[in-house]
Parts: sequence; C-alpha cells; structure tokens
Amino acid sequence: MGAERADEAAGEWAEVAPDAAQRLVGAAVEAFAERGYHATTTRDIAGRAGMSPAALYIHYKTKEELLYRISVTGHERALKIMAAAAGAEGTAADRLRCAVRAFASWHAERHTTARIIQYELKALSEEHYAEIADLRRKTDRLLREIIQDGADAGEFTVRDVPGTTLAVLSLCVDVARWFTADGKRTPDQVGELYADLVLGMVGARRP
Amino acid sequence: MGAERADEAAGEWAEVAPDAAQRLVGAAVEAFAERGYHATTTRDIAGRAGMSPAALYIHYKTKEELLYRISVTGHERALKIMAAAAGAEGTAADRLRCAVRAFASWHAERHTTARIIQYELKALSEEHYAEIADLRRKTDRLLREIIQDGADAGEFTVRDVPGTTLAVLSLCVDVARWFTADGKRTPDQVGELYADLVLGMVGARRP
DNA sequence: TCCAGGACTGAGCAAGCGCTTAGGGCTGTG
DNA sequence: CACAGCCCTAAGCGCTTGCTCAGTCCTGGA
Repeated sequence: MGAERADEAAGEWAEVAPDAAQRLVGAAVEAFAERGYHATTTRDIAGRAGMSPAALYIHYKTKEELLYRISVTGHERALKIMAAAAGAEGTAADRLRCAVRAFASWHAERHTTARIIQYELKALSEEHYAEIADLRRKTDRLLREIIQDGADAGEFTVRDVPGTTLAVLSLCVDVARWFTADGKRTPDQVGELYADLVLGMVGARRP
Repeated sequence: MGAERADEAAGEWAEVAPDAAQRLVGAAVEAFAERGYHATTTRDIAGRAGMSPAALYIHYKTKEELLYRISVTGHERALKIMAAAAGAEGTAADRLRCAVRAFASWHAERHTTARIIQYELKALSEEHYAEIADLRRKTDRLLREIIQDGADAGEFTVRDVPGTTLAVLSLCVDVARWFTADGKRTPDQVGELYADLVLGMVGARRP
C-alpha cells in the first residue's frame, strides 16, 4: 500500500532516472508532506521506496539533498506557471485571472510537493536556500508586474501594489496547507474561486 | 542574548506561574517558531530559559505538553479576537473589517506564537489535536456567520460562503508565515491593508 | 567462461535524542 | 536549631538518528 502510493506520487517525477532514484524522490515527497522534513527518517523514505536505508545514499548524498531536489523542481514548476500567465495575451485582468487560477490550482493538485517547498524552506542549507530564494523573487516579480500593469491602466484599484502582490501570493500558497484530495472541492474549483476573489481584491471583478 | 529574547517573548505569557515555567514556555515559543517543533531539542529550550535540561520536566511532563499549552493558549486568544469582532455592533461590513483587521494584525504581532499554532498541528497528540480542532471550528463558524449575514443582507456579493470564509481565514493565517518584525510593515498596517483587500473580495469595498 | 562495474544489503558506528534518577541546596515553619 | 518540601542539577540510560562500509548479487562485453 505504501509502495503503491509512492509510485503514484512518483508520476510527478517521471523524468528522474534511474528508476530507484525516482521511487526514492516520490517516497520522500510523500513522507515529507505527511510528517514534515525533520520528523521523517531516511529509513522511512527507503522503506516506502521498497529499499534498504543504505540504498538512499547511492542516489543522494544526504537527506537534505533530497529536499533540495524536490524544492528546486517544485519552485521551477511554480515559476513556469506564473511566467506563462504573465506572458499571455489580454488585459491585466485576464492575465491576473489566468495566473491565480493556475497558481492556486497547482498548489491544490500538487499539494504534497507544494507543502514541502513552501513550509520546509528553513530545513535547506544556506547555499541551497539562497538559490531557492532567487526563484521565489522571480515569481513574485512576475505577479507584481501584472498587478502594476492593471493599476497603471486603471483596470484595478490598488492602494499598495507590493502589499497586494504579497497577499495574492500568500493566499495561493496557503492552499497547500489546507487542501486535501478528499475534500469537497477539486483543484480546478479552487482555482476558479480564488481567481474570482482576487479580482475582487484588486477592484476588477466582472459584473 | 538568548535569555534576553526569551524574557521578551515571555511577556505574552505573563500569567504563567511559577517564573521558571513562564521562562520555559517563552523559550519554547521562541525555539519552535525559529526551528520548528521537531528540530527543537529539550536541551535548547532549557538552555534558552537558563536552566538544565532536567528542569523542564519539573514543570512540563513532555515536550509535546509544552507545544499543547502554547497551542491552546494561542487558539483561545485567536478565538477571542474573532468573537469580539463577530459580537460587535454595526453592519456586516463593519464587523468583517474589524475581524480581519484584528485577526491579521494579531498574526503579525504574535507571529512566533501564531506560526507554532498554525504549522505544528500535526505534532500534537491525537487527543490534544481533537481539542484544538474544536477551537478552530468555532473560529471558522464565527467568521462564516459574518460573511453569511452580509450576503443575506445584500451588503456582499459572495458566490460561495464557505469557500470565501476559508480563503479569508487562510489569508490571515498565512501572515504568520511571511511576517517578520524587521520588515517594512507594522502589524497595524498589515491589518488595515488586509481588511481593505477582504472587503474587496466580498464585493463591499467602500468607495 | 571470465571478470569489471554498478546496484544493493546487513550490520553497525558515533552522535544526539527525550526523558529519568539520585541527590544537593535553599526557604519557611515549628 | 531541625527538618519537610520544593526547585534544581549532574550524570546518564535506552533508543533512534543520519550515514558508512565491507561484501554480495546481477548484468553485459570480451
């Protein structure tokens, strides 16, 4: 059962090779999301992947490296989603709706990965944290530019652009904390609801 | 230095007696918020409080009990804040503004305590968790009633009352994650900004 | 058939963990 | 002064942790 769920989680990590490394990262995502990084043991990760504890160290140098790989991949995906929305055609309102819908629903759909990348930052080494912080700043900047565009064009009514950006990002990120697959909302529904709420926040809700 | 900051944090826990127990809970809040529950050692807590590791066990049965005490106290404070706003005079918009302003600014002002009570729930024992979950449901219900009242009265435009309640609560809670005392916003400013954004979310922003 | 090389395991090390215990030094009361 | 009761420490127990290492198995080219 544990192994099956690990395989399922590994679907997100299909490009990781070899197979054993992929199973390990899938198992780590599952375990870190469930218990937290510090409460997860290397024995638990290896066990979920169907291997002995020592096997982990053939593919990853340390437990922290596993967290780092998960964190980089996750942040790159999140950044890509934001970049796609920011680079789309249309009004600022269109782009904001698209960005929030995609960003929030990703945090629901991939809530295990998202939980790790958002709430285990302090467990990263200093060098790794610096690298991740850079990706986070880029994501923030893309969203801020959309909101700034809307404010400049008179589409939005925003008193504090950086503050509003922070709030919108915060709202989407926190989806990873409360979302569960067995809840009554699908990821798409969360994205749709959140897009609507955010357009209200910037004073641009369609009638 | 460590001891001084522990004393400062203990100001929030002034009613805890005797003095040693108060210093310990202050030290625990500081340490849990900084490193997380699982990454904090009992030796670290005792050290910050200026005591030997064994002294902790005279005042608290386990490390988890310390977390539980912090969690109960914190949740009771948060509930009290929400209850005060919900029971106030005025329109639903007035009460919502008041609730969000107080709730968000509390999560900023007391971001160390808030971080623990919001992000370390899984470290609680099953019985303790059940108790805390009850307090959380009560807080949620109070906010939902404000939003429902506004929707019923036609003050708000809300398509999904439980979903919007969840989003508002989530937005306020997440303040504890990103807020730092050395940032450019004071807790009051965060409360003011957030109240404004939330009134936009429910389609009731003042002109 | 042989053997090189990568994947993997069983056993276990040093360090650190939560927590316990035996005992010492205060303080207030008689 | 005697001493009970509380608060606290030094020492350390039993266990788990992240990680290592010697050696086994398997695969594929010569």
